[in-house]
Amino acid sequence: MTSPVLFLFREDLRLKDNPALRAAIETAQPIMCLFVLDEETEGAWSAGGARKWWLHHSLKSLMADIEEVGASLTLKRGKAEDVVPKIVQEIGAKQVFWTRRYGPSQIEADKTLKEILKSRDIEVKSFNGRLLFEPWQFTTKTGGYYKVFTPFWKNLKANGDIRAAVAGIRKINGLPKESQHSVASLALEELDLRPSNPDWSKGFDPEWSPGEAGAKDRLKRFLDEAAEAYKDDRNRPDKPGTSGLSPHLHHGEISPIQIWHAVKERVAANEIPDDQADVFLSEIAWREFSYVLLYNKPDMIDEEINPKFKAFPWADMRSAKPDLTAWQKGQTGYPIVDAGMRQLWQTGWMHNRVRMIVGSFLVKHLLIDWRYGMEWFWDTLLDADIASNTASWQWIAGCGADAAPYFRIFNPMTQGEKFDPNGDYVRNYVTELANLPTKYLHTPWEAPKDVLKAGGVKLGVTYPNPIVDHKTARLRALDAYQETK
DNA sequence: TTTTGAGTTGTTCGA
DNA sequence: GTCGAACAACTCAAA
Repeated sequence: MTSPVLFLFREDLRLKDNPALRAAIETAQPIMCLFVLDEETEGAWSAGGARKWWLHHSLKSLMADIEEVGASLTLKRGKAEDVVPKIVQEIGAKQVFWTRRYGPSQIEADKTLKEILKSRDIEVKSFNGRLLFEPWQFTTKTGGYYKVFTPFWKNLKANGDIRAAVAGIRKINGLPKESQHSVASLALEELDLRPSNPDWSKGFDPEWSPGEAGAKDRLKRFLDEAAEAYKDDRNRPDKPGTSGLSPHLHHGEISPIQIWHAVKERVAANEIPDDQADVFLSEIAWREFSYVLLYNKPDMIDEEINPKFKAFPWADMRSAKPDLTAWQKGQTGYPIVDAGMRQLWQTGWMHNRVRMIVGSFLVKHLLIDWRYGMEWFWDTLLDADIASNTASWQWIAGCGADAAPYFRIFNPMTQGEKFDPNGDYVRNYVTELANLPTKYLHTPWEAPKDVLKAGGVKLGVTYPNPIVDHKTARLRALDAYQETK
């Protein structure tokens, strides 16, 4: 007598090192693999435009991978609490397995679903397949959760026994089609995840390979080519110095466990210096830290962690709207800011150093509420992650846990000259400045008239004048922050 | 309970 | 050009 298991894929779109899937297989029961696109329950926090594009391709890849091991992926759309119990009943499943999620609305939704299923005598088993450790696992000696990164990181390194990756999957005993009764899968196209009218995703294709195989390649490339110089090169948007794993990691095409062990192996083989690897792994730990904050303080998704900032005099959006639009479109007149915002729009991703520069600019130079920045990133980033996105915006705004001191206001000229010294990054994305000499690339308004003319630049026509003066804006921001005292 | 040391990523100014 | 101090206090984590 068999009793099928229903496996729900969500933010764990992979077959390797997937503890929940592994456990489902170990029941030795036939498995039905299901993905439910549930935009209703997640509301404003459902996938933005860029992430939907990724999801489309990631699901396509996952479907092929699942078919290769002898099963299939059923696609549905609707509220999970309606769709899942119905399918459970139709196929006569006795167990449902999934990987845990940690966004406040996700926790709530999963709790509701679990209660519905339990009330019908269906067993639900959930697993950690997204994080190195559960967000409740590391506590301070006084019993609270960590609010400062460094002690958290030290504790993690000293006491964290990182589990081994679980065995890969060679075969899934898929529930035969005839046993799925009336449960028909939607076609991938019917989920309608790709943009049309206009299709703004053209720039994504050459940059990214969504899916488990793409994630594996990306990791290998990083370990082969960039990891050994990570410490310094990670700050250089003009170089391929970062891993670019964030969208893969967000969608669970690779786990932090796999990344951790892969890095450690290379260190053990003397292929990557320990200090370089340590800085990279600390970035993985930052992701964990963000989840610790989110789990313990779920209202951080739209409320300042530091309550003093609730009184901050943000710009009135009735008059600041043009500034926000200029920032979104990469038309602020500050080349490094504009390059970053255009990279985001074109490729669905922005270099981490530049994320800090554009974030600081929005919040401090323009005094625009960090939530507007967060929302824009949510819609445009392929790696938009509720924990990392909100924690990072609060960090740069100064209102977060362990945040940057308020007087730390990035100077877009200095940052550009320091981290894009030859101007390659700016030239790549702000093409109208490409023919300016490097000397004036980050400060075109300082270029002599003949230099501008020779470079084909007409300030205010082909490229905007700065929308705010740096010095004025800096002093204004320092003043505004006085209000939080 | 109190004390102590420390806290991702910066900028500006003046010597 | 280079260097160190100031920028503010405050909260956290551990002893």
